[in-house]
This record gives sequence, structure tokens and C-alpha cells, in this order.
Amino acid sequence: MRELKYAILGLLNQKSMSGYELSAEFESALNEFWSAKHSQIYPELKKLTQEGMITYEVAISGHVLQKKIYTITDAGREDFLRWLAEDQPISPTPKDVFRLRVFFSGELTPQQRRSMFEGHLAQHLARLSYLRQQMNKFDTPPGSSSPEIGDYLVLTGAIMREETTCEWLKKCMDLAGI
Amino acid sequence: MRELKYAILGLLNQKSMSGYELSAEFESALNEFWSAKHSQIYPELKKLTQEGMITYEVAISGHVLQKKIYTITDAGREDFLRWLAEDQPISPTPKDVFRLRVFFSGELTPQQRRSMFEGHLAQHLARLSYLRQQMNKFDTPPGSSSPEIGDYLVLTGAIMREETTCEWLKKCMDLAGI
DNA sequence: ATTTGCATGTAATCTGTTACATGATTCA
DNA sequence: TGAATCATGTAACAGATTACATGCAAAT
Repeated sequence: MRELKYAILGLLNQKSMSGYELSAEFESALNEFWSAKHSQIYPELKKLTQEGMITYEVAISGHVLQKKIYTITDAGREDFLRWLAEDQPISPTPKDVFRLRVFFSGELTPQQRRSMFEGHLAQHLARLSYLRQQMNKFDTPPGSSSPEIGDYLVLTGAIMREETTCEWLKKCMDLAGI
Repeated sequence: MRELKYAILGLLNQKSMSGYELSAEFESALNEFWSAKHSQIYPELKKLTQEGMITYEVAISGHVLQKKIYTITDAGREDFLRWLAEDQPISPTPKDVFRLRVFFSGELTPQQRRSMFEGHLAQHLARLSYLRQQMNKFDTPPGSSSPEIGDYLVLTGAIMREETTCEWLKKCMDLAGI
């Protein structure tokens, strides 16, 4: 499916940048729905260059250190837009280790179950409060044609998802009688 | 992390069965949070047998056809229970292609955006109605020490997750002014 | 001087999917 | 007798993580 390809093309379509900066984007902006390590990004950039989807020019940081600034080509933009507009079936529900453990949680003692749910709830509450704080970067909700609209929609979705996860965990503690 | 290993051990801890039946479990009971094809299951069963986590005996279906009925060993049960009780940090948010597309959706025309959200909403509503129907298998909510409690908790979670996804999609259409 | 961050790459390994391959059983 | 389902495996490939490997730049 080459999804990493389109994540990279999408980012380069917003702004030319280096592999290092792309890497940072995956850890910040895309963090709630995609990830990629530099060891995966660099080879993909090489491949995309060979395929004519992107080009780069070498820039110098300081005196000697070289970095490659990648720019999307017309062919790359075309391919990206084609992918973006394609309609695609919903993906199968992703793997979730925690739910796997909950499925088997009947084998645990009540104390063990309690600590399992409590531990996860604490972590999800922390993530939720982080996401809500992220929301502050929007003084006012971006308009429907603002360049920030996508960012805003996914952040909204991430918050709703965490809220529901927290509610579910509370309900689990309740239903499992803890 | 060997998560498939523990999914298999967990199922065999409930009931001895063949690779084929395990495969069917992944497609039904575990469907909302785990999956595995037979091409991954059979080699894992071989490995678990070598490791002494499970054993099998050969049964005959009909006249000739052999099937291997796997049973968890004491060592396997111990290892499974150790894994289940371990406390573990929440997993990083899973990859989600649809959210990736929403993130870049500012590049689409309003009509394209509309069809993207509408298409997904329809599919998620269908899944939601399927899950709600699944809930009917519980005449009454299982008690906290019933063997069905894990199944019930994850189904509850799956429904809540789908409901939130649908709400989010509606909100997206609203915010994106469609 | 030392640590942290910038910057780029490859190798080994693990996980998972698709495709290849075979054959028996059951039901219509 | 043909199709669907039961039943088990391997091979090739794709996607992703961890570890290995190197070196400059900036700030303390």
C-alpha cells in the first residue's frame, strides 16, 4: 500500500524539509495516527527520489555538515493527490494488546484486574490532558478552508477517542466489580 | 514481544483445539482487537510445541484426515498468566490511514471531502449495528467472575469506540462545512 | 571538555500478508 | 459431481523495529 510514501509526500507537499525534520514531524504532528523511525524514512526518501516523486538539494549547516532538503515534484504531488482522493474501505480494526488482555482478564484475581485497569486509566488520563493542552494552539477553530483544518480535525478525533477510552476503562472497573 | 504467542496460549487455556479452530477464533471472538492468518498460526504452533508451551495429539476427522488438537501445558499456562498479570505501559497510538488522510484533507475539494467522510460514516455505522447485534448473545450482563466477562468488556469497548468514531465523523462534516 | 542535539545512513531481526501447494470431507 | 468447507503446511515479500555506525554543531 506504500502508506509511508504518502505520509512523506503529504508532509513535503506542505513544506520542503530534510529527513531529520520529517522524522520530527512523525513524532509531533502525526504522532496520533502514524509513526516512522529514521531508519525507515531515509531508505524511503532514497526510493522516492529514484522514482522521481521528490528531489533534493544539499544545504550546509554550520561549516561542513550537509543536509538534504527534499522537495516534492509535480509527479509526486499528482500521485499524492490521486491517493488522497481515492475512496478506500475502512481498515480492519487495529491490533490492541490491552484489549487482548482484557479479553482474558477473567483469569486474573480481582486485585490484579483492578491494578490493570487503574494503571491504564491513569496513563490515558495523562494523554488526554496532554491532547487538550495541544488544542490550545488553536486560538479559534480554523475555518473549513484553512490550512490547519486537517490538524484540527485529527486532534479533535484524538481527544474524543481518549475520552471514550477513559470512560470505557471506568465502566470496566464498574462492571468487573472492583 | 511475542503477542501472537500469548493470544494463542490464552485461547488454548480456555479450550484445547486445532490450528484451524484457532484460526476461526481469530476471525470471530478476537476480531475486534487481534488477527492472524493461518500462515502465521501454524508456524507459531510448531514453535510453541518445541518450546514446551503446548502439546498436541492427532485426531481423525472422517476416515483419513488428520488434525492436531493442541493443549496448553503447565509451563504454558504459567507463562501466559505471568504475561497477563504483568503491568505494561499503554501502547503507542496505532497507525490509522484514514486519520492520515483527514490530516491532509485540506488539499481536497469540498465535494471530495464530503464523499470521504460520508463513505466512512456509512461503513462505521454498519459495523456499529453489527456489534450491537453481537451484544444480544448476552441475555443478561455476565457477572464479574463469569468466564464471559472478558468477552463482554471488549465488546462493550468496541461499541463505544465505534459510536465515538461515528460522532467524530459527523463532527468533521460539520466543522469542515459540508 | 562534555553532553545534547543535528544529521545520515545500513544491517539484522521480527511481524505479518499474499501467494503457493496439497488433499479430505460434507452437502447440495 | 461440483462447490464449500475442513485441514495443514511453506515461500516470498512487505513493513517496521532495534541495533550498529559515524560525525558535526551548539551550549554549558
